[in-house]
Amino acid sequence: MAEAVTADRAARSLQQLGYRLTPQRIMILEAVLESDDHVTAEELYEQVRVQYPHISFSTVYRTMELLRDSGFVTQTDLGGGRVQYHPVGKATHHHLVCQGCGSVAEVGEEIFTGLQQELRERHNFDATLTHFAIFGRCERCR
Amino acid sequence: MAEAVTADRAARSLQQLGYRLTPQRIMILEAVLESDDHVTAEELYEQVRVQYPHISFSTVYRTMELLRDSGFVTQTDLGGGRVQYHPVGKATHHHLVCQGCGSVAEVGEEIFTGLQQELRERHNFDATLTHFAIFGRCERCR
DNA sequence: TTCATTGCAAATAATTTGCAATCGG
DNA sequence: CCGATTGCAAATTATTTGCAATGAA
Repeated sequence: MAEAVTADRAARSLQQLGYRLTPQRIMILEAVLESDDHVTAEELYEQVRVQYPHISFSTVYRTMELLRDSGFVTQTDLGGGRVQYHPVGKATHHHLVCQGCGSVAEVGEEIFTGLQQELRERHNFDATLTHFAIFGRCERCR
Repeated sequence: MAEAVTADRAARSLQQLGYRLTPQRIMILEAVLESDDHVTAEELYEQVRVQYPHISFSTVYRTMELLRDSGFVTQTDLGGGRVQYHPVGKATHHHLVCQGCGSVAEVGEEIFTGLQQELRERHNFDATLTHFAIFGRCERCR
């Protein structure tokens, strides 16, 4: 029950960091935290626009930059021209993208535990392996 | 000595695939195969422009698409708004990008062997794990 | 000759930025 | 009140595309 960040808590933190709590920021914050998975700027824009049609893309982008720098979301660019935002503290999973048929399968984060351990032990590197896309060929396409 | 693809061999293969061998394609092909590592469209453009100032960006992009589809290069988008091209058959390595100090360390591909095997055995997925960037924190920044 | 390929210029598409108006603290 | 934040419109940047001219086979 105290695992993931709530919108309230995040909002308070932002305020303590010296940022102003505008309605736009709160709505964007709620939208991104509600998403169990990744969202794009466009999805956030559309979602917030339902309650607040006046919202602008610049505000979405600027707010996500702020949330990223404050550590509430991570930002991933897996190609395809759109950046993905992803709330921290939520269950992580990864994508297996087939370069043959384009299918996308999901796998849990335990896939990386071996790699992570090896990086830590042999390279003294503490890897943040959240939300990756792995390219290759699926069963059918091999 | 028969490990990496040479420009001549690749050119011949392209021809056999039914593509025309234009000087532009040959120059771009040589440029990308000469690079031990990744190159961007811009880098290829600049490099070819030295011998052939008339080259256009469209040709670079279209040629790289062709080389990618023919299997001579892989295309990776690690964010930052520029796609990276990378000749196949060259030694692969990966980057450990520290989110604290921005330092970049290199690690060999053997890092992924465990993961690759697991993906193959448990998920029937044949992963192409070439040229990755891994984010996290380096020794000093932890 | 003939059609694939090129170069140019214009089109896309995501993201960023300048600036005047607005509103949270 | 005052400066941080917003919305708009214009700018930026990488990449793509239409089309007429060109050149490889």
